[in-house]
Amino acid sequence: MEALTPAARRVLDSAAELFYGHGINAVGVDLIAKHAGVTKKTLYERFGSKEALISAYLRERDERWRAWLTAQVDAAPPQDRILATFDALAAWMRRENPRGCGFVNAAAELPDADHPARAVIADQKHWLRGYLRELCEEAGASEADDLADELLLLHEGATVLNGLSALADPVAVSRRMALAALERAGL
Amino acid sequence: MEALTPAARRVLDSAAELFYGHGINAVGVDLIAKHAGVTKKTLYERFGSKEALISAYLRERDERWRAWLTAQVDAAPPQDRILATFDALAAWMRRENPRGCGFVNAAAELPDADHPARAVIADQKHWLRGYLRELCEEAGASEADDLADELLLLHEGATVLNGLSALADPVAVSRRMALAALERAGL
DNA sequence: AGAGGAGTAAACAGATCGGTATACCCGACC
DNA sequence: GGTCGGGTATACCGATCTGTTTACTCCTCT
Repeated sequence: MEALTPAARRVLDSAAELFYGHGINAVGVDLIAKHAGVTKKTLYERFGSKEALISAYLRERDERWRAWLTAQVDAAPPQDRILATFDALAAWMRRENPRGCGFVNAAAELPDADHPARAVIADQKHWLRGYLRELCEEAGASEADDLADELLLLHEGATVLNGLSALADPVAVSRRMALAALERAGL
Repeated sequence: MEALTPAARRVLDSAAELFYGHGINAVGVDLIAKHAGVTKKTLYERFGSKEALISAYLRERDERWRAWLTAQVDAAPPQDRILATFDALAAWMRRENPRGCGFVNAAAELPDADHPARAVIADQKHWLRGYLRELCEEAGASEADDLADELLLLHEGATVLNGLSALADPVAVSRRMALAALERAGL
């Protein structure tokens, strides 16, 4: 991660807060610049375009999530690592996800498959699936691929429902289904 | 459903196609009017505001989904009705959901909790959960509430992943997990 | 002492936003 | 044979959109 200038740092923080909180298309660069205490000139010098700023926002959100998830999993006892991903998700959502998955929300606003941010979104989901697969293999699952698919679906379901207040505690539901899936897989 | 004038019908159809395909905030009323072969005056006379048009779009999408789901479930043999909801979802998504759940996407773009369309979105999720709960009760589940939570989460997970092409066949994954959940509930 | 990077302030461009206004047309009903 | 609902066409409103430009200041590193 190439170090950002102080102004660029504030721009990216403001973009993250505003994009996630109000939606990408609902937030203009004028507002971001004003919120960051920066002129548009500085914003464009540092990031080049709104498109690139969106990508940077998603990339950094992904980095934060990965760091949080792996740290929580690493801190869990070996036999609990898979379930620990759901505890990590619950804690993350309490702090950072009142409006659902930032990547799913971004995808909803960026229908163009060629938009550079779409690659960041796809990356996020593929990384998570790969990570879950690794954890399944380490746990000795015989069908790690299938189990990883199931765990990913539980993660996504819980994340999206968390933003819709349709269920009281979606992560608890997904965690208990994950436990059942692990038992079914003989773990 | 109060009958729409022909022009209003075209407006609503155009709005549905454009809102779902490109995102709500990315589509202006000028574009909708042009796509429908209608002037903005007509659009505003029939719907009053973009806000109301968004609500009407979501309401009709919800109606179509409910009609489709209940018809498919009714056509299934009694012991297969719960799993039939996943088959109905699979068929629906093949035709109508290449970009994920229209309601989740709309929620991503409408952060304001007071927006009238938010009530339509909440309605859609609550109705589905209630419907799944009914099916669970009819099937004789002892813990219909918990089972309905799990099935709803599987539905949402499959729907959102379907729009992200992170898994090859998310509905198949959720259907197989639903089957496991039913077995675990003794059904 | 001087150069260059990082920043501010403010105006501008062309397009589009949601929404309104004026003026006209046509076919069905009474 | 008018009246009126539903519709068309076109122009306009102020605001906001992404992005650019010009002119200037401050700080740090050599």
